[in-house]
Amino acid sequence: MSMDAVFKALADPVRRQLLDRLRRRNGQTLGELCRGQDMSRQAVSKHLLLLEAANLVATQKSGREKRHFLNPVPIQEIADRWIGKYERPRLRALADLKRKLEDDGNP
Amino acid sequence: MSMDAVFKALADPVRRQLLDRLRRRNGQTLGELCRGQDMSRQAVSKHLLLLEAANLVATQKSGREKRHFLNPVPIQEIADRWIGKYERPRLRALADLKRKLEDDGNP
DNA sequence: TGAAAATGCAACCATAAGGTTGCATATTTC
DNA sequence: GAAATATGCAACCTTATGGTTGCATTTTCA
Repeated sequence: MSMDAVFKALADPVRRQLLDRLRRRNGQTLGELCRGQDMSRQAVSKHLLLLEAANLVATQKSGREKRHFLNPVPIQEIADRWIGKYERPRLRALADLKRKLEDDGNP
Repeated sequence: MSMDAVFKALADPVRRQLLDRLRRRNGQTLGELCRGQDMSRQAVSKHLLLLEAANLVATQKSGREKRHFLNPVPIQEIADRWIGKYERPRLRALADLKRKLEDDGNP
């Protein structure tokens, strides 16, 4: 699984908002997700395709509609595998940072 | 604080790698961070400037050198404020997803 | 059946992003 | 003081990204 695709997908505020909307109500169609979004349907559709490619959204066609379902697993994996790495050095890095910034006054 | 700048900064694999290297050894200079990076010094410098703008890296000039220090706080805040939101709907979304995918066999 | 609705496809455009190069500016060091 | 080192600045280039538009396709429903 491509972690990079997930990070790239999360980089855009429109896509993060789409995930938020799916989090609030799962299974929305493209049309529904377009409402309130100040851009063309095609633009929204492209964003959703990127989210699909990153495996953050799964879709299912139902008749002429396409339903979108949130897949929170990749986000959780980022939290576990990547952000977790930064928990340990947090205190140490903060101490370093504080010391360096205090040294700014007397270089 | 601009959450968007942080997401954008994390979107590039080079920048994530730079953060990793600072996590392993904090306070490295630009020159050090350039070693092993297959691109020009200017390219690396630009990436570091972006990380600075996102407040993920703090710098301090020491003589003719520029030292870079990791600031893990924004990453932690993303974990807390943003990724946390996806923990709750995780089980529910997974159940939805499973059900939908199983329905795929008989549409 | 035929119009309306929901989506897909593809070309196109403007801007942003990532990278390079050349030169300028400090700071050591000999 | 002159050469070497470490970095900064700015112009430039290529490609990726985000967006639009027009038209095709599929499904629904009167």
